[in-house]
Amino acid sequence: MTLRITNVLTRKKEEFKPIHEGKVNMYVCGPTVYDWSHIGHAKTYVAFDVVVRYLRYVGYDVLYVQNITDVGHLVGDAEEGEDKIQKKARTDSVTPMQIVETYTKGYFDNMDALGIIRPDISPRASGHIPEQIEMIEELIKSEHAYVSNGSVYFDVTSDPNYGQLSGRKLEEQEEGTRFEVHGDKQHPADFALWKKADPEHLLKWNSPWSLGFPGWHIECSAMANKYLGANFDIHGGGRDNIFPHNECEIAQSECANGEAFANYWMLTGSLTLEGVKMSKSLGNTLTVNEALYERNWKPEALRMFILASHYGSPVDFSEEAIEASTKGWQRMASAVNLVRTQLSQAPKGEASAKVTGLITQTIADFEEKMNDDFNSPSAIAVLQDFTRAVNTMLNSDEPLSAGSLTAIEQTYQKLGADVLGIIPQGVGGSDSGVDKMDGVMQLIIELRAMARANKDWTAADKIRDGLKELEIALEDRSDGTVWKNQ
RNA sequence: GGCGACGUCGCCAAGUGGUAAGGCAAGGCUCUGCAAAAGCUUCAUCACCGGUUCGAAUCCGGUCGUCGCCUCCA
Repeated sequence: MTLRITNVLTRKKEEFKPIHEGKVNMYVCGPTVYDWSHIGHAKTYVAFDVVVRYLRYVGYDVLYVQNITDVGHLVGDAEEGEDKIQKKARTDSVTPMQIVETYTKGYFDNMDALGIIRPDISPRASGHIPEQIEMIEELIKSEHAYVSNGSVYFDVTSDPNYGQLSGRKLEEQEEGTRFEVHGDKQHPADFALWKKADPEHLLKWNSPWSLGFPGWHIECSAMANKYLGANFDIHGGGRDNIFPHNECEIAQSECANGEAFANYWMLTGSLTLEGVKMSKSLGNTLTVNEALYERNWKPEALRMFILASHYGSPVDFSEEAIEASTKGWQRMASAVNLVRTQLSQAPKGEASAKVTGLITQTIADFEEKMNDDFNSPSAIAVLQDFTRAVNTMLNSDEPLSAGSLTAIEQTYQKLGADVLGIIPQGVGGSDSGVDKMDGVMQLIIELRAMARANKDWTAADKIRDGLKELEIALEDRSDGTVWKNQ
């Protein structure tokens, strides 16, 4: 069973063959930290989180690099316009580096909250100015770039492969109405490697050409090269950056390094909000903070929603869709909760053949789906089927042995928690203070059981209703009462 | 105008040649002090038209529609 990946570079689904046996070097374009992360970021980074988790699950040693863009880039590619970070700094009456610091922290906090495992290296663009300058010098020396008025531009006509990723041919682009030759450029499609700074520009560095700042694309080329080498396995990012950013990255890297850049390109589909892509100008952004702390959607449910579509497909975010995902997630999470609760009083014994068989089949199906270009929607469907079977056994008359319950719990842990990150730890469906909380709950459940034994329904219902207001649900089963966070 | 995706049940969404996964919603049933949860069960021929094929949601051509990118954006 081999892993297959849809390679945007070749437009084909290909068998994945790493450059070095057992090792995967991977780069994913990170965020520009000038504002709060929104759920579009969440979609992309949850998707790649699962890619990395699965690669590790099947045994690869993954080195995952994701940049932080903290160098001001112009709002437009043209000469005019203000850099986004500087603009935000001005609006908020703080310095650019404060903006960068605030939103870098915010980004990591948000991604942590979503259960995303941090990249192994999160290089900052501002910390790699020398590397970028070095690469630009190499491009000038090899005549792929030219200096013009203190700025440096990449000469797209010097790269016959320019357009290989996005499928945009230079000749066709020239006919486009929105393409104009600009100021210092020799060709309209040439892009900046280094820009000379205006006097009022705050984020600027010394270079051989001017006091200025690097172009938008060069940081990824320079940092990927530094940490992963010229040629590496996987490059990921959002589909919306395929042109010009990714295209330019390839051009710069391959011309500077003299060898192929990334072997596999994986691009995620964009997330839209009520059918429209989120953008500041339309005011239809939904931040991760709002989703998590104002709407109170569970991180696992958000991940479930994101993973319910294939990573390469666009996704439309709606209230209805997230509610549906949450319900679906709850059924699975409740089953895990019940398994963990029953584990404490389960009869001793090995896992039954029925359970072992079910688990073997589930794991095989799950891996088959994930091996097919990380098909998380189908993998989730496998877990849903597993959950139905588990619930049936949990509700049957013969209690499951400790061995069976442990095996089931471990399966959820391996597939649902380790790979997909949608199964919470501990009893009760919460991650923190679970032991003490469970002790308290057991006591309350016991007291209520006494009330029920006396047919004191008033007391029993008061306990249940009161807990419900605290968002704790009690479920009376024939074999006892189970609690869980809602 | 160019480049690229896509159009599958009320909603979300898998499926890329062999006769339609899964989730949500809805109806029926079981269990139950009540409730909740869970289980069982019912529910689509794949935008439209034409073609290739023994056979197509899946391939080809056309039509209509939606979205992304071509200026910063995951």
